[in-house]
Amino acid sequence: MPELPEVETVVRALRPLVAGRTVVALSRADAPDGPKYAGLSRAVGARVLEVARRGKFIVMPLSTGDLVAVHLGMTGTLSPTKPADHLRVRLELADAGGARSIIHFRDPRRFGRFVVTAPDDLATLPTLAAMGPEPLEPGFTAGTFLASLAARRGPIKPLLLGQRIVAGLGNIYADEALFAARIHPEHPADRIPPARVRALHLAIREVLGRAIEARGTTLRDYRDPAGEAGNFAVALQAYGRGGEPCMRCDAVLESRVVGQRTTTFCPRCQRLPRG
DNA sequence: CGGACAACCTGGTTGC
DNA sequence: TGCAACCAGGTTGTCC
Repeated sequence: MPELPEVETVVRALRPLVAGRTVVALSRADAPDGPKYAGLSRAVGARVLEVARRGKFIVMPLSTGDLVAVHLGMTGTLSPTKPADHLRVRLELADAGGARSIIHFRDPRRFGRFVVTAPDDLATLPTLAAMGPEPLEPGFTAGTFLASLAARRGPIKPLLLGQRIVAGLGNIYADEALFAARIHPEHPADRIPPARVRALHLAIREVLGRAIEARGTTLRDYRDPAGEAGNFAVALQAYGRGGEPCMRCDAVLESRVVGQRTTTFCPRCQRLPRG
């Protein structure tokens, strides 16, 4: 599933294909009208200033002041190659010389979004509007992370998935970061010792950084715009390994549902406080 | 406001 | 082999 490292990989591949070009057409294909594909016609005639990422959103500011926001959901892909099925949106571009190209948004499960909107009107994208700090940028410090967690009750993992405290984590990298920091996914956020919070702050950046270097994790569906799979699946130590031995201590990894998500952790390395 | 949780959607896997 | 049940899960919307 596309989380921060996968989206970052897509953005880097897309940038030279899209940035600086003019939108000739932007339209729905096999997709119903609705908020998931809102405002597409607003982009026609505009120049794409840049291709950026905010959390798991791909954000493309336009010369008109509007922005294109794309979320890949769980199965979305962007590619110059025309897909055989599930084509939802077609983005037609022209370069400075007038040469045309097309980016195709394919999304079998339709969890993705492709919208054009004014940057101060993100009512249809509340998660983007309230996005927390980018974990790989200087604004994400151990101090601000500690303060954010101290202000919240409840188990740590759903907070990591919420995008408000830190941007870009999904189920895979949340499990991996908690495993690396040796924190139980249900540990109350405001009761994690500061040294452990600092370990988690480091682990989040470390695992995301390594995953970007590996061009993301492909379990089944994820592909970059060239159709290439990511290489990080072999490096996963917790996610998807329930019932298998812990790579640190050999205990059997446990899977349970936390915050409606399947969660895997080591019951020996990642302990809850008493009570 | 935050937290809890159902809904969205399709393809792959599992179980009988 | 066929087919139904189940599962994956990021975000939004609804409810309290």
